[in-house]
Amino acid sequence: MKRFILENSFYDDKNNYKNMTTIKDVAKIAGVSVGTVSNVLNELDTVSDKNKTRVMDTIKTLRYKPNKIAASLSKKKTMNIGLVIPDVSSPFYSDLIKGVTETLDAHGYNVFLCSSSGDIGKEKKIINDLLAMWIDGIILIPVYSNKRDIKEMESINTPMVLVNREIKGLTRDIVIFDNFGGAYEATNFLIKNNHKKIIILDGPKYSRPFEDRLLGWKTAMEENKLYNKNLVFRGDFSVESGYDMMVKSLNELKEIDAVFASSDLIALGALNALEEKNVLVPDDISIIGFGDIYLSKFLKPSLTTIRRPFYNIGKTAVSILLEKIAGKSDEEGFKKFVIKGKLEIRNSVKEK
Amino acid sequence: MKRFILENSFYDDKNNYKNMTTIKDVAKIAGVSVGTVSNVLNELDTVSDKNKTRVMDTIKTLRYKPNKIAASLSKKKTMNIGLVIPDVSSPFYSDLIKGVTETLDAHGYNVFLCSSSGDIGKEKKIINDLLAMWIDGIILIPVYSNKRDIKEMESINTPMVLVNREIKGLTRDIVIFDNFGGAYEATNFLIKNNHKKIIILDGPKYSRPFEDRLLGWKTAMEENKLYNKNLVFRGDFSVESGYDMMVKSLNELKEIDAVFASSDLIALGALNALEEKNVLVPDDISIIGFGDIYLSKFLKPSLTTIRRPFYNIGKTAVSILLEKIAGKSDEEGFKKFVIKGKLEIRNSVKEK
DNA sequence: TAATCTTAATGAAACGGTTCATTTTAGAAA
DNA sequence: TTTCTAAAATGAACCGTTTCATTAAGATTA
Repeated sequence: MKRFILENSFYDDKNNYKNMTTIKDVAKIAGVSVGTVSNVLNELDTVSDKNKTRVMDTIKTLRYKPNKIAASLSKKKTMNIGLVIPDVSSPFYSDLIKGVTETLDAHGYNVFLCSSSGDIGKEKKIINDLLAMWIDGIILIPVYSNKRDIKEMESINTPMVLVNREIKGLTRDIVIFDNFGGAYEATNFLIKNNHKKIIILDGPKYSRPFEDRLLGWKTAMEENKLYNKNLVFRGDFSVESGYDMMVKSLNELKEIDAVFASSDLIALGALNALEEKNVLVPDDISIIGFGDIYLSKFLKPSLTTIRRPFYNIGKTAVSILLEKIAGKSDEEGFKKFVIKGKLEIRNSVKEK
Repeated sequence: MKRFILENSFYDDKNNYKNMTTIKDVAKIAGVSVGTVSNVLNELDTVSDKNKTRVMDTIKTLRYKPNKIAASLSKKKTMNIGLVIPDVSSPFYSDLIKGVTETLDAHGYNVFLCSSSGDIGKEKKIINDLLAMWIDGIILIPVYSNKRDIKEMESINTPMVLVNREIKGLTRDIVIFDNFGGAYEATNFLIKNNHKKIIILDGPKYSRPFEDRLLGWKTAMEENKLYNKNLVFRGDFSVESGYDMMVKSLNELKEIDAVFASSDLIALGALNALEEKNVLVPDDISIIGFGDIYLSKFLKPSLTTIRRPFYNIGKTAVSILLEKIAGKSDEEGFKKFVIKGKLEIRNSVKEK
């Protein structure tokens, strides 16, 4: 049973209200054909001024709103983009989300935000759902997984760009942060300030970003003849792990000059350990972090670190995606965009 | 010109790939009518087992994916929800986003994440766009504004629930955090621990949440005959403001027992000021914050504060919205859901 | 004035599903 | 074998747009 509220509007039997003024109503009242109304809506220059104003007026009086679903069906274009992220609440990705949504919005696109919860099966399902909704493109931060079916992903023909994590064997455009370069720069900053014995507190081995950061540190150290494998400590990405590694290093080594922590959370744990042992930062030991999370500038001392420009990463990903959607990049193969970090100099490194 | 890749699939002239296997293809190959295929897809029990398996098999071999756009147009239901937030990257809202997306996902809904950037005009535009996309419902964190057109909002017939901020005169369901109760509880916690001279460092007057927190503090103070209007300091929500207010209070008052900061950021600023003045926390002065932002537990001392369960707030908002969509709540009027905070006891309050 | 060329407007088909009144089928009962 | 009935299957209409071949009207030229 339909309950009518206004002309052309009603609550359906499920109590869902839909505004039902259609393009046909507009056409009839304006005294033109539906094609003409459509042309006005799409700003095609084939309509006479007389009819244009007539149509616009009736649109206003009828409070007509074009139905984008119907337009999408007809045009085969939805102006919707899917953004798939392992954890939507992670402070790491909030700036990325912002960069992506704001840039897409500026181009008239809307974004479906989806959380894969770090689960490869969920990620797959989400991508399938997005494809069924005929989204025009996908921006994906892939889940780490060795169960990944590359063939299946390769067969997806909707434009897609990966962010922040590479997938071996997958030939897709990707925007990635320069972990190597950031670590290299951070380490060189310490070296330039006359620190010699610089340990690294790194994350797990299976993680590519942490491997890259280790390599950046190692390269800088080797170039300055400071490398020594005893300076390497590995754990996971947690604050606790940072604490443990710092304690361990203080027990094993003497006269540490500085600490390169592969993440700000590790640095935080290390900071706690140093305070507990009454080691002064930066007077006794300097410490540099990686990532610039929100709290880093509020720590005591505020943490010198490498900032990852996630907003820009998101923005870049969008512009690549939009190019692909526009069909400009017809070439085979794929591109890799490496976004550089920025050294945020604060108070945890002694400049000498 | 269409470039054909596979049967029924092609790149259109804009280079957009669309999988074009339709329900008709499935019907033809399975040797049944489209209606039957549709019934299988929608799991209606009117199809014989024989045909059901036959259809499912051809769906699999053809790799057929139903087009949700077409289904939406026909069903007048999109299974999409709009989530409108002033700032998608704000750490305050990341848990809310998570609560909303995860809960909706569990019910088969997808979410459009939209950022109003704190701008009322943008918010209006977003809502209009969402309505044009025939989303089934809206979850809105409204922008503060005195330019708000209540009539226009009232006339929206799509289910909508407001979160975290009330709009005067708007009769919509709303889920809101109990600012009064949280402040009341925090203050009483200080009082219970024998603090008498408790100042409040509050946010701006025009902000309802801060007004409510002030009221909660005041009520607790009055009930214990501790209230005195000299104990009230007001600024904005920034760290700097917290610092300034703390310095000012130390200059004006003697023997402050404790500080109730209306936000964790204010508390952080106050903490900085106290450290600078060599006032020990919690030994000389206790401090309690409000909000439990990510960094609070990492501060030195870790900050005792009121935690706002944003994940649950999001979850609650969704369940109310889904009820409205299902059309269960046919009654007139609207409901207000007040979600209580939780006292996180850490190390910035001296328990005595 | 007739013929030709532009420009504007038209309206039916298409997009890919769902729905439902109608028809067909199969099985049971007579 | 015929009749009846319930279950299953059908297919055309519909959802609200866009698109484009066709038509109509007006302007220009010979």
